[in-house]
Amino acid sequence: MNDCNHWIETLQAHGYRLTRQRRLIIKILEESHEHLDAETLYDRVRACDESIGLATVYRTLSLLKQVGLVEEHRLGAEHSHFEATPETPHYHFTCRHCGRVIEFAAPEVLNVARELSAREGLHVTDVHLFLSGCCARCQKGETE
Amino acid sequence: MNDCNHWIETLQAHGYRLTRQRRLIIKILEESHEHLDAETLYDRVRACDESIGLATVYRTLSLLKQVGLVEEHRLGAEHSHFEATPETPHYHFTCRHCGRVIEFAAPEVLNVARELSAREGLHVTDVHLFLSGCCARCQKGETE
DNA sequence: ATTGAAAATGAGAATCATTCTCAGGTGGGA
DNA sequence: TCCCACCTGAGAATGATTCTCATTTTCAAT
Ligand SMILES: [Mn+2]
Ligand SMILES: [Mn+2]
Ligand SMILES: [Zn+2]
Ligand SMILES: [Zn+2]
Repeated sequence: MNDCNHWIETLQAHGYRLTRQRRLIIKILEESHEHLDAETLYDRVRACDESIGLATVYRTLSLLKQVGLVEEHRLGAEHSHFEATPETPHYHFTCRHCGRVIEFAAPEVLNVARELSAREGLHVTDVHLFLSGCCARCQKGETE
Repeated sequence: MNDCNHWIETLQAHGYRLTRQRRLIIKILEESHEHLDAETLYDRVRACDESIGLATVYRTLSLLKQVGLVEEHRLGAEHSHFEATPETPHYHFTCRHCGRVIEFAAPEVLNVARELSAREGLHVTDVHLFLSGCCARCQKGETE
């Protein structure tokens, strides 16, 4: 659970400084196993440190993404959501009605990427599979 | 090539009016077999009709998307790209260096969606698979 | 422990794609 | 032809993210 050390070491290994703000953001991000957007993360972080700035949240997210510790997802919304990079990759379904996000694994997808890479001589660094539609719950209640 | 009729009929079938602006946008969109962003489409449309407004381009794109004639893609950029809905689905790879887009088919992906739908009772309406990385060309030239 | 240069921060301005507002224009059924 | 609900153009507004810059803070070297 408290694997902050790994994050911190990674940051230092890349030559980045360990600030109070970064420590806090890392803690919140790793505690939460959700898909947070910048604003939500900002609110949670403020609950601990009133003085932190939104720009710092964005800067830290982009830094963590750069070193591979977090992933950025476009879950259908106009803004981004972030989550700690999982050990095994997974993908997302979002319900257009209630916004619920369902995660799922799909090993086939990496094969697709691998075959394409081989055929076209590409170096694929990111694979995003995103489904959307109507979740089981919303198909009954209709316009929940 | 000139399948505008299908587009026009679809629009009318949905009760939308056929305006000069919509006809023109449809023509440009269907002629181009590229992934146009709103601004580029706007420029091309202006070349034929100086008076058209950007808002109309956006409104028409969203309308065409709604009736299923065009697809919107997030190809890694901060803005959207649009293309005529293809007969058979395909997906995209974008080179982070030069921006080149490579299309590819991957029937397996629909199976993944089908299995998930069955397992979770979902109704999937959109499937987006997006890869990014470095294209063959850029791997040599490096920072093209 | 002290120092100093480089890196990071907070506040708010700036950016940029997209949407909205609203007054005037127009398609197409009657 | 007439009418009016639907469209349009222009520009303001929005909202997420990035940038600017003056002020801290980190941390490696004293
Ligand atoms: Mn996830
Ligand atoms: Mn395409
Ligand atoms: Zn739902
Ligand atoms: Zn390239």
